[in-house]
Amino acid sequence: MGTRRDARLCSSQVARPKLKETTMLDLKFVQKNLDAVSQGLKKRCKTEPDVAEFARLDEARIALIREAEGLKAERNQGSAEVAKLKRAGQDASELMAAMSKMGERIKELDAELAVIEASESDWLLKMPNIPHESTPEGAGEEDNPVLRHWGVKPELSFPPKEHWELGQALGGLDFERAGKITGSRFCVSFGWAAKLERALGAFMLDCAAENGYTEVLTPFMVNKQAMTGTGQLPKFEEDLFKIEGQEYYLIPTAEVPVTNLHAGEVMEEDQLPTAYVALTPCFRSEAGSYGKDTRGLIRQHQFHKVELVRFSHPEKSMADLELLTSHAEMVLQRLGLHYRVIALCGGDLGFSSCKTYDIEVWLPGQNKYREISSCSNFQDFQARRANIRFKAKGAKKSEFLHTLNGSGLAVGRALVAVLENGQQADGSVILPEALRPYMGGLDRITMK
RNA sequence: GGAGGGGUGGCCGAGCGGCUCAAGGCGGUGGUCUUGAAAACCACUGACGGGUAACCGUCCGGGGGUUCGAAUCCCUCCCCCUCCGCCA
Repeated sequence: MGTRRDARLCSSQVARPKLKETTMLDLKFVQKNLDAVSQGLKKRCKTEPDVAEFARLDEARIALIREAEGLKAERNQGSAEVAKLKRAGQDASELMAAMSKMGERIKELDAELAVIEASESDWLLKMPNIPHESTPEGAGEEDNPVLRHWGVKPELSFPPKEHWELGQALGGLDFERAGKITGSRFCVSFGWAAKLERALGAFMLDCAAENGYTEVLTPFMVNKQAMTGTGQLPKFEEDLFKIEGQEYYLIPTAEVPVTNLHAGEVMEEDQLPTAYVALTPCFRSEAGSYGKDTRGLIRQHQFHKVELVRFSHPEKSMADLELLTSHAEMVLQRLGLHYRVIALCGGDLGFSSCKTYDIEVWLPGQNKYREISSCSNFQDFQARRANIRFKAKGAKKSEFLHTLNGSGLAVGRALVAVLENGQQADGSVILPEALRPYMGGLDRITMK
C-alpha cells in the first residue's frame, strides 16, 4: 500500500497553520464565475441567490479600494518627506498637519470598506456549493435515483420487530434511564449493546485501515473557524450544540475536525490522496425534526460515527468519490447487510457538497431502507473556505485541493441494522460472522 | 488557577518609531565551472489585492488604539514554551 503518509505528515505539521481570511479567495472565484454560479445553483431548486446584489457590493468595494489606496500612496510619500525634512533639521509641521487630515479621510474609507467587505463575505459564506453536472435533477428526496442494490432482504418467517423492541427486550437498550439522566433522544447501552457498539466501531476502523486510511483521534469540540471551514457555519448554527460561555461547538461529525486538520496548509502533491478515518461521537441538536424518528436509535442527539475523509487531487476527486463509496459499502458487505445506493438530486444535496451518494441499509423492522452512510465530494468548496491547498511538482503557485468524506459507517444505525436483520423468531439476534471476533466469539444475543 | 518567557517570509533568525518599502542564513530555481555529480561562485526566489501597464497598496499571531509615519509604543484576545498548584 502506498497510501500511508504518517511520517511525512508529522514533519509537515510542525508549523502551525496561519489562517487567512478566506473572503478574498471566494470573491475572486465568484467574480470570475458569476454566471456559472447563478446557473449552477438553480439545480438546487432553492431560492436563487441575488447575484446582482453581489455585483453591486463588489463594484463599491473596488471603488473604495482605489480611492483609499491612492491616498495611502500619497501618505507614504508625505511621511517619507517628513522624515527627510526632520533629518535636515527643517520644519515639517505644515506637511504633518496635511497628512493628519488625509489620515482621517483614509480611516473613513477603510471603515466603509470594512462594512462592504463584511456584507460581501456574508453573501459568499451563505452561498452553497454548485452541484456537479452529474448530480441528477430533482426537487427532493423522492427524486433521488437508485443506482444499485447489494445482497437481498432476509427472509423472515415471522413479523419482524423494530430494533428498540429487540434491544429493550434483550436488556441492552435503555431509553427511559437516558431520559432521566439527560433527556429525550439519548440512549444508554448495557452489556452486549455497549460492547456491540464498540465492536462495530473497531471493526469499521479496521476496514478503513485496510483501505489505506490513517486513524486519527481529534477533539470533539471545535472553534468557529473550523465550523466555517467545512460549511456548518454561518448558516446552520441552530443545528449545533454550543458550549456556553465559550466559542466552542460540539462536533456534528468528524468531518469538521478532520477536514480542518490541514486548514491553512499547503500540501505536497505526492501527499495526495491523504486519507483519514476517525471514530467520534457526533452531536446534533436535531432542531426542526420534531416528531421524526422519535423512537429508537435512528435520530439521536449523540451517536457514534466512523468517518472517512480524503484530501484529493482535483483531477482525481470524482473517481475518488467512487472509491470512497466503495469503502463504505465494503463494511456493509462484510456484515452481510442488504443495502442500496442512491444519488442525491440537486434539491436534496447538502450545502457544501457538489455530489453525494447515500447508502441505505435495509431495516426489516421498519420495512424500509434507511441512510447509513453519505459520501460526498466537496471539490474545492471546503478547501477554499478552510484554505487547504497543494503545490504541484514544479508548479509556482499552489492551488486548492479537493476534499471528500463519507460515513464508514454510522455506528448507531449499523447496530440497528444488525439487530433488525439478525433477529430470530425466538427474539434472539444472530451476529454477523465478521463481528464475532470483536465480541469475544459471541455469535448470538439471547435473553438471559 | 498562579508566575515568567515567547509568536517575524517555505524553515531558522536579526530588528524594538523614519537609510528596513524585514538584515543574514538555510532551503528552492536558474547559471558559471565540470565528462557527469559534488563543492565553490553568481543571479533569482513570499502571499493577497488594485491597475492594460509602469506601478501602487496591504500583510511581522488576531483585533483595536497612539502617530505625519508602527514589526517596533499602548490596550485586548488567541496560541506555544518553562516553573508552581490542581487533576484523569
